Amino acid sequence: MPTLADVGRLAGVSRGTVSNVFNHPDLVRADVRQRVEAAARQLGYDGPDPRGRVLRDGKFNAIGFMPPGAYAIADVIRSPYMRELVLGVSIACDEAGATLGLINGTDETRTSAIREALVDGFILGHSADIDLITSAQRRRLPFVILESEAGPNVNSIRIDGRSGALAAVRHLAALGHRRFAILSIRRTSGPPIIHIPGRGKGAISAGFQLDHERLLGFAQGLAEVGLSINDVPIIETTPGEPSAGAVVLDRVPEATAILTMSDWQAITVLDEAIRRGINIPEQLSVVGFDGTAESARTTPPLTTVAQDIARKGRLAADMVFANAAPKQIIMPVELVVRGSTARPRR
Amino acid sequence: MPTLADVGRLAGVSRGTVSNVFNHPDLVRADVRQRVEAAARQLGYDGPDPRGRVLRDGKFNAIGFMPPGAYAIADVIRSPYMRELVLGVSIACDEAGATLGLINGTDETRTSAIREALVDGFILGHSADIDLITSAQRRRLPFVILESEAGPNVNSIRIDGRSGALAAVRHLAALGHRRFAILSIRRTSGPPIIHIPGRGKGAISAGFQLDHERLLGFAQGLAEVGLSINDVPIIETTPGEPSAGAVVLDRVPEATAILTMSDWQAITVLDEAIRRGINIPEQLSVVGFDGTAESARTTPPLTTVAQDIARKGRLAADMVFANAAPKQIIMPVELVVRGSTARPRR
DNA sequence: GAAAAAACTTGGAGCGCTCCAAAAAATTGT
DNA sequence: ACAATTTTTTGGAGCGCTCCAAGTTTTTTC
Repeated sequence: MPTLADVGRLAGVSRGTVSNVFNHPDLVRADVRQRVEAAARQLGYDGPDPRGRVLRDGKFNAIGFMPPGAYAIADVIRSPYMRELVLGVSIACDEAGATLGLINGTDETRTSAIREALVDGFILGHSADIDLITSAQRRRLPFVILESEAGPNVNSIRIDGRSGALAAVRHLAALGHRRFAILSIRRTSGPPIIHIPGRGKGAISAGFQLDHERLLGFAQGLAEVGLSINDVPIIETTPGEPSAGAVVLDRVPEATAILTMSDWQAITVLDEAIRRGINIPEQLSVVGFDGTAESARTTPPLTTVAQDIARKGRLAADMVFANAAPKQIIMPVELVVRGSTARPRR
Repeated sequence: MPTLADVGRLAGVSRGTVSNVFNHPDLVRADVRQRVEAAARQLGYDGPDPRGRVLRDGKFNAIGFMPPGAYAIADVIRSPYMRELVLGVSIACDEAGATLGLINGTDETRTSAIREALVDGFILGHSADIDLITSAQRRRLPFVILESEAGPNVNSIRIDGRSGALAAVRHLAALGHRRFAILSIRRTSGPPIIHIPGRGKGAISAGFQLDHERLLGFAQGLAEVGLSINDVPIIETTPGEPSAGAVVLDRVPEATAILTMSDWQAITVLDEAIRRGINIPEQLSVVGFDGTAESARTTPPLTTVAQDIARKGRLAADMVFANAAPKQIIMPVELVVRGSTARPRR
């Protein structure tokens, strides 16, 4: 491949002038410019190689999105939540004229993927993994962590999960519900983990990582009507687990209301209820979490704790582009009451 | 920022050895390795800077997706069709461990975006733009064009649009339809263009660019029942035009069947029909194109010419990764008959 | 214990570019 | 016509890395 120098040689000018022809044409006299352009054409030179520029300038004109934990980048497109998040990021990229890189990384390669990503900054999907954060900091590029606090020196954005969870419980409690089940998120891979108080499995204690906050909200709401979260069955399922609904209906048939941590989980409950002939909301109330577009289209439409997901993505990308002093943003959530919740049957 | 050389100096070894410690640790004696690692830690050196590697090796470990014409990268996430396509691409990237770059480019910056994209190859969304193709060829990287032929030296993948269109017309004709309208795609921006034979607007002639093939299929099917496409009203709307349905219902109220070039267009017809109290399929049959996931979920579910969109994306990415001799692939389509078509009312 | 073999380390070359201060050329003013 | 000014062009420096052939050290073999 020809280089700047080759073109310069043919046109009888220096490398610097050829560079200017492509990057600052106004600095070059018209006749010289034309000579250089002719030489470039003759050699099939199509402009400066970006690799050289990247080394010299250190800029990639790209930001990276690294999906959370066990997500492949295909899952970013598949998951309604991730997709909406990335939509927000991509809007910011469009405005900035930057490329959006979806960074690939398995559990083992994630830290090296961060070390090597060809980006000017990045967004880490929901991830409390301290190694990743350390890696990110070492890279000395602007980055933002989503749904995970990492101290005052790290950009982070998360929703006010506690308030959202509290609002969900209050809504159900006000309707008269007293028998609950909780679908929580399992952060390691594997089958659903079942915590059923007083049935040999022992009460839950802690270790719910990221989702702790939502549990706190649930606990507070339950306490307000005299219940303890320690007496509520909790089932943890991985984010994409399709059997979540079936497991909760099997294991906690007496519940009149199911609290979840994602619309996806709630939708599995809806689907399974239809399969079993359980009417929602007459026989069972279900509350989702996130307010994805999907949640409005289910039958019945889902009552859910909505957040502005796309806006979160936008804000994250804007923080990366701004590259300013670290900020921690907590975004509000809003309980959207739709058709999946009602008074419990007498 | 410290470099390989700094670490080498501190550890008392050469650059090459430090590089080996990070890239080929097995080649380095254990005690030396530890000394180097200690030095790196002390200096806060976190591994070789990818910029240097990129210049040296010329590899980015990434492929780029450049959306068609007037699409911003956010539209790639928004459009069900593009999203499914990119899903296929992302699956291939996951397997290859590569980053997927969504390349940003307005009409003016698209060629330079291609020239500068930090990727090892790319996929050009539907685009017949000759300049873009020339740009892509100059880059001398593997690339694939979607839904656009560019000769035997260029990788391309497209569906057999003509057969699909033919199948759609035959289906409707077999049901007894004889009064058609066609929703075609306008490839420039602007309001719908309306071609209504014998009403002053003149019959259509040509210039339907990319969509010509589907029109050929429609024409053939119409000819089989003694009709000429020159007598069928054709309305061209831009890909995201929300009024497509309204325009066709306004301008061709006598049609009993509407042929479209995308599920999106068909869905606008469905929506507008509901608004006007027109029953589908009893009063009006509608056929979509593409078979997006959405098309199965409308009310009624859409009869559509389905293609395997995700597979197309996968194939495209695989061709880029393979970097083999240019191929032109034509993918089959399949008419999926669902609820939006029926016999016309007597 | 010396020679042969194996294991490890070195440093030069080169990847292609852009910035910048200084030099050269062209233009302006008197 | 020459000095002063403005416009253009130059080429050195340096970005950080990896490969590789050659050199050095260590281990093995007899």
